[in-house]
Amino acid sequence: MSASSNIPTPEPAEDGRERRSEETREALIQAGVELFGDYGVQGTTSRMLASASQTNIAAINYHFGSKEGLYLAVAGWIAERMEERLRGARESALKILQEGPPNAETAIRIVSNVIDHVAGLMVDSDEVRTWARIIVREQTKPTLAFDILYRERMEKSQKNLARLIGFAVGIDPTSAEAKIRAHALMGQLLVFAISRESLLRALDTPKLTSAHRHLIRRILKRHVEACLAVKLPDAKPSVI
Amino acid sequence: MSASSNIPTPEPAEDGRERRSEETREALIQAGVELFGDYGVQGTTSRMLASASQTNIAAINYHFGSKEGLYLAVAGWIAERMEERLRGARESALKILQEGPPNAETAIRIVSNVIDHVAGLMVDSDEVRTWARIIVREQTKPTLAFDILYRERMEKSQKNLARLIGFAVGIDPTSAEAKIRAHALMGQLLVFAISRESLLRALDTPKLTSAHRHLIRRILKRHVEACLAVKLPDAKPSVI
DNA sequence: ACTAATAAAACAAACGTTTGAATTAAAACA
DNA sequence: TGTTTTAATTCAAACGTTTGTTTTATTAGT
Repeated sequence: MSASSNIPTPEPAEDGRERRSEETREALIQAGVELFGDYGVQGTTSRMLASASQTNIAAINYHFGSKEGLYLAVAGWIAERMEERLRGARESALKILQEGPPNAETAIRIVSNVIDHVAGLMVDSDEVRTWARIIVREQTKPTLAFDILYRERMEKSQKNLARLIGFAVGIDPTSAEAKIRAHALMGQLLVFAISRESLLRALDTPKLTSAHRHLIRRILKRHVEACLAVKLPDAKPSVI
Repeated sequence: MSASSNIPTPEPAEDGRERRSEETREALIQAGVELFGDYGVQGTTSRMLASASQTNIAAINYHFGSKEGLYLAVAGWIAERMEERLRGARESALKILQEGPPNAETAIRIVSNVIDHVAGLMVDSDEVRTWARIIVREQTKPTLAFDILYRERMEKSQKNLARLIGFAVGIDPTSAEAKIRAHALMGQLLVFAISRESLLRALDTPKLTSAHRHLIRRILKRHVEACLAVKLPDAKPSVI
């Protein structure tokens, strides 16, 4: 498309070296998302990455400096894709908020919708659950990648959710209570992404049916709404 | 103490070889609990295990056959200790159940107590959170150790909780709904053990204060009670 | 032709495991 | 009881393999 132009076109490069190079990087990152999530950084070997991405061992160091460098790139890639996946729910929620502070009823409805959207990702999307493996590894033992994931994505999500919960429950969105409540509610969703194997064994099924998934989302929705209706008794309304 | 006796005493061995051998095994398992949780099986080297346990590299293979063998022994050890930690709460709950099926109010009180007990472990006990790292690793990518952890401990806990939830909500304890609800409620607790770093950053504190821990448990207690009060509307009361 | 990118081969370092000698508590014997 | 024999355990050294990375050569777009 840009062949007739004589400008250097450092950006897209429809075909040629730059294109091929970008394809290699993308293939390595894709392999990294899968393998790092399954086997961890140390458990994933350079040869596994090269084989899965159908590239050469040397490509890892050529494009990312080191295996660790590829891992950090994978973390950044996941942060970006999470951003995309959550954008819709976040923007529609923020749009309502811009019309002024919502009443409790409206706030609960927004939270319920946002949570249901996230629940859908955790329950239905194999891709998101693959990302979740890496995120959970970083949660239990943070490395440099945790900073990337936290600062680029999780911090904002956490703050937005705490803000909504503040409106819904009628408490300070920056209070410890709002933050802890947000944490607890997210846990109720996360467990369906990370403890999938326990759930499958409990339900005695090799994989979730669509009926299962539907039931999970119904339960989560009602649980979250019930939690948001809870008001903590007077004593220490927002400790620390 | 048993020196004057001439029976072989193959069991206790107050002092001597058997004692020393047992100490070595215990030291290796302790090192394994810490290191496997932090770095995973592949990420933990034989030399790290030998150094942390103040033993020799060869001791791993001598006592457990291989590094993998030690890992499985660690999984079994964790399952046993979890059993001990949960015994009190479980027995007091089962005692009440033996007096006949409880009414919903009683069942909710029992669940609330059990959950609060578990929440205490997740929030307060550094030891339990260390175990949780290994358990979570197995959840995201099950290995042979998952079978040990699941069959020896998690399956029973899951069934007991689902049973209680059945009484509390008034549904079949073996239904998918009861199992999924148990899963969701446990997730609300688990997240405080595994996503500790996110929580600390959100609360902007290097470590949880006792006020934080108290608040977390109050919130979880109220959340769980609120969730148990939820009844799913008619359609598909116990699908699958 | 030049150069960015890929591929193959080679590297030292670190890996899990094995070996064999040094210990040392217990059993056997005197 | 005192001594020797036996066997379980510990330890240092070494094993062959695999690791992440680097080097060198080849390919292919500009």
